[in-house]
Amino acid sequence: MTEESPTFASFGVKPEIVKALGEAGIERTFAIQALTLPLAMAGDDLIGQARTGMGKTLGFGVPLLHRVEVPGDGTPQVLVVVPTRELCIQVANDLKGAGKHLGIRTLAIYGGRPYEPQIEALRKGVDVVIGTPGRLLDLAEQQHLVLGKIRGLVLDEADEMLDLGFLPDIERILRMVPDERQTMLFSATMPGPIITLARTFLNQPTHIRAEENDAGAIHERTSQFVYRAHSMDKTELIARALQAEGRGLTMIFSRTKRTAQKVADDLVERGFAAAAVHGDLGQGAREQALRAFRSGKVDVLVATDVAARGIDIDDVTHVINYQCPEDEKTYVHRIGRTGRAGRTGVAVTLVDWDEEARWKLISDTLSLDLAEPVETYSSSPHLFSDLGIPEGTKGRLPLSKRTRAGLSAEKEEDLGGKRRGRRGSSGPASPSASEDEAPRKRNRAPRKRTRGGARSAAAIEAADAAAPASSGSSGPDQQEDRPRTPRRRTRSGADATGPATSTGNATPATTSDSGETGDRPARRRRRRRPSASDTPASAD
DNA sequence: AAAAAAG
Repeated sequence: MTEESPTFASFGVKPEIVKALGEAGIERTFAIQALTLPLAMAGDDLIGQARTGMGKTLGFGVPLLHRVEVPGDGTPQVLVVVPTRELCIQVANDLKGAGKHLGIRTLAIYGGRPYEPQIEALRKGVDVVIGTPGRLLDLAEQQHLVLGKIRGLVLDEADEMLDLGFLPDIERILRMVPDERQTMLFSATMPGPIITLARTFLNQPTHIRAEENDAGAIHERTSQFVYRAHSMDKTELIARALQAEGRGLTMIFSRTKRTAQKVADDLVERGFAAAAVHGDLGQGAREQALRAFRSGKVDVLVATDVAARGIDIDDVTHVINYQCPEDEKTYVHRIGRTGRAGRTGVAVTLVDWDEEARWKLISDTLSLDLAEPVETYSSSPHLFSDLGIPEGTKGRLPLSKRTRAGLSAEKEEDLGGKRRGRRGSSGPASPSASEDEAPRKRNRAPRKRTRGGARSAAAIEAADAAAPASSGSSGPDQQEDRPRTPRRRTRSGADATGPATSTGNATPATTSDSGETGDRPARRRRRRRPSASDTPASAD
């Protein structure tokens, strides 16, 4: 366990990509990456599942970039479809960074923004496209986006993309790309029914699961708590919690857009540097809020589930569920915004009377037993320290009692004025979004990650389905949001994956099973076939 | 029922 995970270079990744990753402080692979690279680079279809914040983006991004023909003819060669605009921007930036030394042109295609820039970029030529369903279909129908040469397709947050709301659009997109293509699905959560559905359009896919963890994929690194906020003033409760020592960036999730805005406004009024992000805001405001949060200008982000998946921001130390999430998948993704890449995090779910049933369902499904918190990381900040809970009791008392008792008590006396400030943030900040990125852009600092998780176990299963391979072309890049690419991670061997990674255990992920995987000879045939330009995707 | 996603 102390050994370090294999490097990207050891998988035969192109030097230009290795160099770009290195510049971002990334050298070694995470478990999902080590497990995915061999198969993905060979052109196999696959379903990749790993816990949140464990590198899934590069897990499919590197193989995808690897098979882009450079220079291409300007026709998109690979496509990544994501559920939200902000995630689209983020993934595009990550891939843009990883492919910069190859001269790969990357473009983010999403709604809420003018058509022209995107159309113009396509006109000039694009190799890699990352997009949200609506705008992708829109531009494709207008003939501005040509999907006829897509040789690699990825559905990020796959279970969400194949859910009722998105399925129709995804099916249409699938009908527009060549049958002969490589298709990969990634997500931290992958319900059985979704996998079954996926097999209908995947070609003998291998199911790769780093750190097996059926129910969800929750990091042991994140301390989870449930707080029975029955009939309590949740905003007041949170206002206090936000004053916790050592708190870094904090994300607060609500179930509705209205509530998200309201909570953000209330917190701003109380003097917190908070911003809101939800679908009722203009795209500019959404991106501005996220940038402000990323840069630290605002350290409290109140969001709807638009920000529950994929958003990768360093330094998010706390996630507070102002309202109980809809289901267990949403719960897993929401709290997955913290405790990323080897860091620790704290997740607190406030449960009101009318949410008890839903919470029980989530709790049971994920086998959570938060009434008796698993463990407390002395090194991680604790919201509860400001809720009147004795330090040493955090992990033992029945949450419902201790918290309520202590809280209500103080609540009445202290409640009066609104205090402000909390640790770092300064006074009142702009409400929704303020400017943004002035402060630190942490992107740079290449931190290096040490371990990855090659070693973790992986459950590989094969499945099958029908499907293709593909071919493609190339294009420019895009901009927006956060600069940073991958993130750093520190920590040495064993814990890289986290103490919990234990799950990994023995399975030799990488090769062993994956290789030929007992099942079928998946990889062989599928590779792309004859396209005029075909290049060896897997060549190297 | 809610959110997101084209406008």
